[in-house]
Formats: sequence, structure tokens, C-alpha cells
Amino acid sequence: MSTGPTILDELEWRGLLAQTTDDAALRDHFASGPVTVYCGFDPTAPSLHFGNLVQLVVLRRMQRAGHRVIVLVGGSTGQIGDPKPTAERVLKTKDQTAANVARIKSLVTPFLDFAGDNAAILVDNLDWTAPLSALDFLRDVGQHFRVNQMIRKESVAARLNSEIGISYTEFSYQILQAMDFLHLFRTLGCTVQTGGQDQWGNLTAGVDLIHRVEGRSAHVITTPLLTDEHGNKFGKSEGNAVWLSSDMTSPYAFYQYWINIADSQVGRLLRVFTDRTAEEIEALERATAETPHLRAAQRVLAADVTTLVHGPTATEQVEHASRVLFGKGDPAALDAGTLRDATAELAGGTVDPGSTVVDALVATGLADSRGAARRLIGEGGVSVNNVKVTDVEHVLGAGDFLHDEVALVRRGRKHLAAARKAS
RNA sequence: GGCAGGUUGUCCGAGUGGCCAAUGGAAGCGGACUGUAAAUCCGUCGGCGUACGCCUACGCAGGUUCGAAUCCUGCACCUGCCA
Repeated sequence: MSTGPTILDELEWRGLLAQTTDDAALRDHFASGPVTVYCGFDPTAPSLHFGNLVQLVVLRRMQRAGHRVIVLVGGSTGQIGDPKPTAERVLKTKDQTAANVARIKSLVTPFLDFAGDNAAILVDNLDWTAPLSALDFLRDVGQHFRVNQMIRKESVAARLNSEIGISYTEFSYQILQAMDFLHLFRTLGCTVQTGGQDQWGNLTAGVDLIHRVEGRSAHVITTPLLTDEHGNKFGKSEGNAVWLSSDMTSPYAFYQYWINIADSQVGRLLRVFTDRTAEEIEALERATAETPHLRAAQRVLAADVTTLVHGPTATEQVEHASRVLFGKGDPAALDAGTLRDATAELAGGTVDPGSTVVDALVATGLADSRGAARRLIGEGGVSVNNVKVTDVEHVLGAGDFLHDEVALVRRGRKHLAAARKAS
């Protein structure tokens, strides 16, 4: 048995360990040699989000520690959907699910090494679920599940006790996921499944199935649900999810999300998401305490995570844009090239010369409606090229379009957009 | 299949014929203070119009009425109990 720090120790100090099926057994298991681990991602959306990112970094750390990782994309489970506490899911069409599967596969790829002698494996559970007939499912799989136990799972129990109830479809979800674990156990020797804490019931369903059918033990590791000091889940920006796909959340918006993380939370997130050492992170935490206005920790966090998801080139671009746009200088002083680069990432819209600021706010998406735009101006929350606008009727003149191209429209302190002059 | 209850704005949740674009809370958004942070205080929070105003909205479709989120009918969905 090895004595050095294991992957479990690392997950622990990084705050990525919520619960395991059996701590001691799991430690022995990991110490005994490379382990095969899997985590599933359901294609319920066209992209992955913050919560999935947590799982991806767990797999990444696993692989780096020398273990074999399997990424499962839920072509079948995604057609069902795990029971959400608040509502029955609206089922996606099979086409939608298939399209999402394709997108998610490509999103996952950069996080892991799919080549070499410890290559990660990508599987789709539709491959072994689709051929199964309903009758075989009920006879061969269903017989191993006790409804008494199934209804005690928290996700199911919560729904049974609510007035929403639960459909048979979602009730069955845990069986599908258990089948996945069993299948991977049999075909690839997979013995560990990871997932979010809220997935505990679904994950352990697989452990139970393996035990019952194969008489062997398998393990589950869950990560804590990351919430901020108010108990809100991370990964929401303006009520919208922070996605990993650049066409759903631009790299600029992604970077901005991380740079705005509260001081009290930045250390935790550095541990979870970056490869920084404990010493580096502690130094950054000291920096936050001593010189908070420099936001050193947030800058590192934003840069590291953006690089992880979008690559170093994108990070350089959004860092540069952020420096320019949030700098104190007069944007009119910027040269045309710098300005163009900086605004390229921003939300934008085109406006005709002679349009009002209200038009520009709506066109750029900074305001949802003209009424909202007017209200914002009335509240003193709008500026053009860093000059506050007080007149609702203010017309964008030729001088407002820097280099005859673009006007920098700002809502509040940190929401910027580029109003490009229509030609 | 029967009976009972429910479906309100982003969410929770009031509202039982006019004073309702709809009480209240939360979230969101803006301002002040700051550091693109937190806390706090203030403001705001369906759409169009500068505005008297108009339009859309209280599950869906009809109806009664001068007038309906509020009453009636049908439908859909949800919950519970019974078969």
C-alpha cells in the first residue's frame, strides 16, 4: 500500500470531496493501483455548465494521478432526465438529445487526454440501452430493484411528497443509471463513479446493482454542491447559466464571471478549479486580505479557468479587453486597433447614426425594452464612452462613434456593449 | 372511471364582479459607498408612447355582464381520496 498523498487527499484539500461509499475501502482501492473511474453527463442542454465543470476537473485530476477515466455521455439517460426537486422535466425530442450529445462530446474532449497509454474513454449509454426491449428491461433489470428502496431515494421521495408528484419515467431514471455503472463495470472494469452530491441516490443505485448481480463492490465519490455565502449555486450570471460553449457564453462573459467572484469565495474556487498549489492559493488569499482592490486572486482564477475552458489565446484576448474596458483612461484615446480588439468580444449591435441612446441600449441588448432603457437612464445608470448620459433623448452624434466605428455603451458599473455604427 | 382541490407576473404568494398591470416577500436591475468584492441604505421592477392614453397579461377556449383574475360552460394539466 502506498503511503504518499493519494488522489483522494488531493480532492479533499481542494474541497472536492463530499461523500464516499466507504472511505477506508476506497483508499485501499486507490492505493492498490490504477483505478477506472467514470462520470456521466446528460445532454439535457446543448452545452455543459458550471456544475459539469466541477466533474470535469475531478476526472482531469484522476487521470493525471494515473487512473483511467471514462466520460459517459447520456444519450439514453438524457432522454429521460433525472428527477429535479421542483418540477417534472419537459422531455427533449430524440433529435434534440442527439444534437446535444454531439456538442457535449466535443466540449469534453479538451479537458482530458484521449490519446497515449492512459487514454480517456468516451462512451454513450444509448449504445447499450437502445437495443434493450421493454420486456427484457423489466425482466432482466427490473427484478433487481425493490420499489421500496427506490422510493426512499431522496430525489424520488421529495417528489412523492410534493404536490408535483413524479412520473414513472423519471422514477425509473435511477435504474438506467445503475445499468450504466454495471455495464461499465463488466466491460471496462470500472469500479468508481463520481458525481455531484445531489446524485448520490443515482450513483449508489449502481453500486447496489453491481453488488447484487456480480457480488462485487464498487464505489462512489461525490463532490459538494458549491454554493456561495448566501447558499446560492454558483454558475449563474444575471440569472443565466454560465456555459462552457463559447457560442452560449462568450469567453469575455465567462472571464468576467470569474473576475467578479466575491472575496470570500475566491480561495475555495481556486482550490476547486485551478491547478495552483496550496502555497500559491494561500498567498493569493493573503493578497486578497491585504490589497483587496488589486483583485489578484480573482485575476488568477479568471485567467486559469478561462484558459482551461477556452484556451490561452482566448484568455489573452479577454484579459486585454478587460484591461482596456475597465481601465480609467478615456476610450477616445485608444487607437483604432486596440479599440477594435477590445470591443470584439462584447455584446454588440448596430445602430444608425442619429439614433438615440435608448435605441443603442436596446440594440446592444443592454436593456430589454425601450421602457427599461429610459428607466436606466433616469436612474443614472448609463454612460457612453464613460460619460454619463442624463438625457433620455440624447442622440448619438458623429463624435460618439470612436474612430467613426463604435460607441462604448455601459450599463451600470460593469455591463458594456459596443454600439457599432451602421454603414 | 368517480369525487374533491388546484393552475396568478422570474419565483413564492395575496386577490372572489368595477378603486387590478394586479397587495406582500424574494430574486433581478440601477444609484450612493467601494475594489468590476461583500454588507448597508435608496430607487426600480409587463410592452408601446414625453404624456392624459393604448395594448398584452392572471392554465386554454368560449359565455354571462355596461364591466371578469374574480361568475358560468367545455378542455388541458397537476394533487389527493375512492374504485
